[in-house]
Amino acid sequence: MMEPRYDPHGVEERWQQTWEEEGLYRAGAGARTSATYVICVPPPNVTGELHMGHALNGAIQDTLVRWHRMRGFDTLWQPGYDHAGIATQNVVERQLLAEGTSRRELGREAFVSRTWGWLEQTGRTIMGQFRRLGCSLDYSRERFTMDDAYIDAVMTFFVRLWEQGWIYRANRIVNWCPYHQTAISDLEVDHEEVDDVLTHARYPFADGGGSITIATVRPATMLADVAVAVHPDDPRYRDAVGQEVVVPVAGRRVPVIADARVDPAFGTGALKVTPGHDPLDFEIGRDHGLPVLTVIGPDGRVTAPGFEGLEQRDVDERVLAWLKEHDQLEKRENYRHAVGTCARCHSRIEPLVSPQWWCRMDELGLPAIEALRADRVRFHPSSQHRFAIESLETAPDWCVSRQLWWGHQIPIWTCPDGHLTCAWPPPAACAECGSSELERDPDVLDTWFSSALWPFATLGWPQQTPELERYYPGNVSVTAREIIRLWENRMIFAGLFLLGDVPFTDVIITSTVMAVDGRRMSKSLGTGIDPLEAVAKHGADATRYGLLKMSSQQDPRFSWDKLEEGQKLANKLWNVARLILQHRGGAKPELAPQALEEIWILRRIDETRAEVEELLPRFDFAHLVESLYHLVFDDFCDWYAEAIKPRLNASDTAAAGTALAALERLLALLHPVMPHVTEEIWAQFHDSRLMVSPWPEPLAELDGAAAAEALRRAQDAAAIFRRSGVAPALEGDARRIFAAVVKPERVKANGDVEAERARLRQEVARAEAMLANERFVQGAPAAVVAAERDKLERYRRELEAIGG
RNA sequence: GGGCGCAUAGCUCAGCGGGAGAGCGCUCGCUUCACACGCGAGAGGUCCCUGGUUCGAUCCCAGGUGCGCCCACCA
Repeated sequence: MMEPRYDPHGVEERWQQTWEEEGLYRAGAGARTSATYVICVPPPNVTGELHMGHALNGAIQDTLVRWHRMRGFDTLWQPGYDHAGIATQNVVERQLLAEGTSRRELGREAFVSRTWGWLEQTGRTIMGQFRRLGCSLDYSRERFTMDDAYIDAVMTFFVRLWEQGWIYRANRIVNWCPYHQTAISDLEVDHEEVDDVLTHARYPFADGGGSITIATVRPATMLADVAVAVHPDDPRYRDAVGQEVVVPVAGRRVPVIADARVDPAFGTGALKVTPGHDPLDFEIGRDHGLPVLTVIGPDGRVTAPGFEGLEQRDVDERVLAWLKEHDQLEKRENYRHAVGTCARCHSRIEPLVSPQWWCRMDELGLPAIEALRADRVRFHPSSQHRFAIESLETAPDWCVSRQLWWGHQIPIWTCPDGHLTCAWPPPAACAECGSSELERDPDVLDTWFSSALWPFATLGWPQQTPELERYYPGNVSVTAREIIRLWENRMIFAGLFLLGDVPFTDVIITSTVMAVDGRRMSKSLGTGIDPLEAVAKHGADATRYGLLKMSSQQDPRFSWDKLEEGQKLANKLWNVARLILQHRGGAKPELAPQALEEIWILRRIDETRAEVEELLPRFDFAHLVESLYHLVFDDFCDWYAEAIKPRLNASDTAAAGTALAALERLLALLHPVMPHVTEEIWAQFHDSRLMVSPWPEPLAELDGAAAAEALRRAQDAAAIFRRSGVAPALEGDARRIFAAVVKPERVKANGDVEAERARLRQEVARAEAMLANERFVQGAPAAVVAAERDKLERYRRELEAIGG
């Protein structure tokens, strides 16, 4: 009935289907208490596919969820998708480009409709991939951030913020993506190193001779210069401050000003001030009351008179030619620096001044800062906790508007008189003058604005649903480092603002799984590994095991070895179960250990149970799987199974019954990590499902001292036998177990008695020397000294046993 | 530029004040009646460097070197 080699293929898919059909993935399945355990999956982009980060994330969450389900909690693991504003729009826009059209040609309504249509066909595939990992999400509760009910939540959030007076519109310099033609937040900007050229240009003084030399990588922006700034303490320019210089090409007279934000060490120490096209210059200009000139349009092309419609680099050339002609070009030098690019399309970011909607962060963030300081939410590892607090403390106001078409349109309407009405559902008339001619703001919200509501909008908020009552607040959020400020912090302050409570108590920041060579996993680099490929090779259980084993390191390299280790563990488990089940006869699982090795293994399993209960709340998954691995291989298979084999072969029903009981507990411990193989074995001798079986209770008092001593003697003897070829003299159970496990008559140890005696003599001498050292005996902790005495005794005894 | 972290066996990594460990790889021997995805035996290490604290340091502290990640408006 059971093959000698465990093949996860087919088995895993079968259980995934069975579990879901039997409703065991549903929230509350198997619950035996009213206590809840809730995790919301970080909603993947609706266009997304499973990558290694998702797989690790899923393995962690599922391990926690399955463990709590077995412990009787009412668990909810909430699945769903994010509409992912700019990311999704980007994909559809590229399709249109390939078809020779564009979203503008299509028009907004048709574009949005097309995006929906495309999603129906090809979107939302990733939950199917989570299924293949065995993730026990409640797939019947899938939510999407653009569901009608979810839209209500998003609009309500915005209106509440508006009512607080925290939403305002301001004309500021923002990161502008010329490809998508929208503002994006600082957090959506990547920095990429590029080779550039730094141009040094002379700006002559308007009165009298001389000039100031500035340095720039963007000569075209000279057309929008409104000042030259120097550091107030810079002796080189003390006399220049207050004078005027003439901007090249433009011929404009602009002041030389002093500002401490200028770095005297960079370039020439003199900065051309271009408030319209540089964030720092914008601030300096604002503080000095300078005008904002704009010479670049939303499409990235130049708009300055005489240069309309030209590419910036063409204007750069013209400006350079002008400088050369007028002998104002001092030099050009190669310069490597980081420039901002759009995280989606990698276009170079254009800092542009544009009207955007902002959300004030000062008051909104405060309760979240307090909650984190009071550890009402804890980030793991703790270094990330400090980072989260700092991020909230220094959070600038949140630019919530985007000039996109795919997303949640902002609920603000304008009447012909320019009054603003912010309301949801859509108002019939202007709140101020009653006009019914309302025009809705065309902008949509930042995609993270809706993500911030995920832990409760998925439960029906703003409606007071039973689910919301029952499952909010939740417990854990599992996510990647780079998303702390974008998402985790925002869920926390949104939850506190709207529901008065934090959405979860713990945030696990997972490590980033790197490629085998240590580089980042990336599709474009070809370094990515598809988790489904790993599952196809080694199975979902092994993939989960391997990922958890890697999870402790900060940036682990993906390692196929660890997956193979997991696969071997599954196979080992399968085979030792086969051994026990083959000899079970009519035995039923019965927890009535008699032989010392039975008491010993049950205690070892129970020790590991306690260890699991200590490690999982600390989210230490790597040590968890390591501990399980050694329990199975070293203790259960190498010692216990070998020790009872003679009795199993003799059809000893009591031995078989105890073995079944021990196997049950072992399977339960492994189930959260390796659900499929454990469920498959469980089904060989149960009608129930392991998945919803109770987590093992601590074992009642078993006098394990004699068992532990016998096993230790047998194990020590085995080590000596392997090294020396001489089996030390043993008595009673220790002797029996040693004989069953080590089989001296069969194993030809190629050891060397003399070498082993020498080794033991050396150990004895070392221990004796330490115990003779008064400073050690007095200075070291008593337990350490006692341990040393024990060792000395043991080495002496072992030495004697092999005739030393 | 700021923050966080890492340097231990050929590889990937545990350990972190008192005997240097695991998995894989390698060598040798076993198709032994659960498992060759196995069993047994072995080789392989100035625990990055320099100081300090300590009876004792791979482990704690300081400095150095080399990496990695996150964040950041040096034109």
